[in-house]
Amino acid sequence: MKSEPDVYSIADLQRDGHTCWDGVRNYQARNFMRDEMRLGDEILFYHSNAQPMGISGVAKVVREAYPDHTAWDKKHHHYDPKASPDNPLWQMVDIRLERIFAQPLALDALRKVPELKGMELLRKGSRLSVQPVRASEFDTVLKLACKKTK
DNA sequence: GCCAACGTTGGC
DNA sequence: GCCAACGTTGGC
Repeated sequence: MKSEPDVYSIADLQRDGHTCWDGVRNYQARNFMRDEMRLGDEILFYHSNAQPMGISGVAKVVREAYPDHTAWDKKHHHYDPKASPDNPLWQMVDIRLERIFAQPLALDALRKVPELKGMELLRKGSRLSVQPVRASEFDTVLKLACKKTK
């Protein structure tokens, strides 16, 4: 899952403990949350438009997809006139912080890792804010995070 | 700030 | 259903 730290950072998640991932307004990203994310699934938390850009930690799904009520809140930044309580349109999951990496794994460093060659995050033009990660990629990322701490 | 790579919208 | 115009994302 991607987030701009100016908007919501992993430090914010640490402060809050858990949060609802509202504001996703892309169908593909919504579908991944709705159809693929299950209770207990682990999430890589990515900082975009940041210094440094990269994976900053791990979170966990603590509630499966349910309607994103901010979609029909006129005052909300992510308001969508097509959404309503009867037709929620957009969904969100709740996540909880698991750990923050001692050193974030920078995007340019990740690009140099052969095992991550096929990772969606590293694909040119990849813009999905919620995207799948292969188990092997997840393991590789965790190993890199471990190595960096030493 | 630039711009490539998207996704969405709406006229036809 | 096509596609041009437009808006957004996000690395650089």
